[in-house]
Amino acid sequence: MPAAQPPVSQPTAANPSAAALPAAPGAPAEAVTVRAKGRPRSAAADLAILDATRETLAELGWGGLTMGHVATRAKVAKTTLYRRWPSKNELVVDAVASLFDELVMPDLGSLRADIEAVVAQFADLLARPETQAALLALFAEGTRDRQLRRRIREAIVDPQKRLVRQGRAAAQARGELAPDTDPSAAGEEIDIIFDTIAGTVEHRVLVSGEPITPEWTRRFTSLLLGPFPSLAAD
Amino acid sequence: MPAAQPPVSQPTAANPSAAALPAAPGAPAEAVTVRAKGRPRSAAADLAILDATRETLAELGWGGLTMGHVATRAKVAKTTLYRRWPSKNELVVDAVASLFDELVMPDLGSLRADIEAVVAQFADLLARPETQAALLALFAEGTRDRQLRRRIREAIVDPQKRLVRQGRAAAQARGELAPDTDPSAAGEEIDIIFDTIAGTVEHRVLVSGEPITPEWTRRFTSLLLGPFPSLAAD
DNA sequence: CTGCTTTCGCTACGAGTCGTAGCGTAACTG
DNA sequence: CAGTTACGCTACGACTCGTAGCGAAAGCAG
Repeated sequence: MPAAQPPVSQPTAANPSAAALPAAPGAPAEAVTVRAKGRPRSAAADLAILDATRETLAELGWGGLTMGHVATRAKVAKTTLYRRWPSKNELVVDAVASLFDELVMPDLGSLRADIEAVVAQFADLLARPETQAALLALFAEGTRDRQLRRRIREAIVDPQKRLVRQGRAAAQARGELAPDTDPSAAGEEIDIIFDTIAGTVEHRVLVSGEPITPEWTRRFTSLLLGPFPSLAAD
Repeated sequence: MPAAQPPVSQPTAANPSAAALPAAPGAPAEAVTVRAKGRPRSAAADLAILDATRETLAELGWGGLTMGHVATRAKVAKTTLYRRWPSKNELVVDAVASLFDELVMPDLGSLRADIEAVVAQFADLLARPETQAALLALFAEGTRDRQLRRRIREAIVDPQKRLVRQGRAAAQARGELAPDTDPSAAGEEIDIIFDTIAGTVEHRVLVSGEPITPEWTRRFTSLLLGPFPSLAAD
């Protein structure tokens, strides 16, 4: 939840979750959008703030990102930021989440090709300075703040599991993978594959600091799909 | 390099890089050790500072770790900290690096058993609050600071690649893996396996926030060793 | 148009941290 | 002993944080 401490939370570009969560003290009931009574929040300000956040992230990194800086850059008062986001962490989650929406499952006709394509997309995303500056810092904050970790998962991580689901479904439709029998086992399998792909690519790029080449992608995909390299006979 | 801006760097518990591992302040050893002339640095202070760092990390997390706090806890002046470590980042690298030394390659008689054992050890290490608070935060800082990333790699990440090398060598001795032919290909294979294991376990524990169970470890190891789950025939 | 409500920009503030400087004292060497 | 270096302590300017208070602006209901 980006903000929602002031009297009445108004849904804006940054407050899509307002509907999902009550949060409005004066609001009558669950149902429809809370009818705004006073001056509505500027949607343009939301966009300007999120843009300014991404730009500052790219230029100065996580450490150089201050609320005052973002406010100045977005041509907005610092108090306006705090009216919408309780802290830097929540602001950056919203600013970065949209970047991950560009990932798509291409369905190229084979499981191997699909995996390699998604890995390449993810690698490109992780090569961007905004993403680099924000992602690990958010994850780090999330290890202490459970609420934040939940928000990160909901806004950034979990939505990408659809890629694994779609890829698996496509491979099953092609006959490359056996159809699911136990749904809970399928869920665990999706989790483990997701953690493996996301974790490995992140570690390669952000920790080891090595680039993701087509050759590396090919090797990694082989490790996933096939047996261990040079296993047993050879 | 932990410190070394003052006139002469004296090797202490926190300054092993001064020359391989002299460690003993009064021991001239073989090489070129700089002969200390004035009052030697207190090795006890180093230990107290590193202990205080780990304790504060465990209690207050990365955000709650301030130089003043550590100094107070270690019963040391704040200036003493800055005389040895230029910033929080370098201090934490040294404080955390030793925790990773406890990881060992057991050689249990099969590649699968060895992998599972190492994964379990790594999972235990990541479950500790000091490690959780520090690791991702350091990685995040490392994405902006190349020097720091290098230090993290040298002190924390790379030393653990020995586990992969030892495990591979043991498996080759057993005949489970084919012997190396191209040494550079072997190096890349070690890198990719390391990134995969470390990245996946980190993502599972620190991002997804799910525990590492024996069942999960078994599944993950199967994913590495065998073909994709429910691949092709079944 | 007129009030009502809420947001907006602005300024100011106390609290906390950072990293450094200066000083007198302690410890060790030759 | 003198020389050298580390130590503890205090103080400091610069910065960021998050909040409070104010008058003005922007929609909405009558």
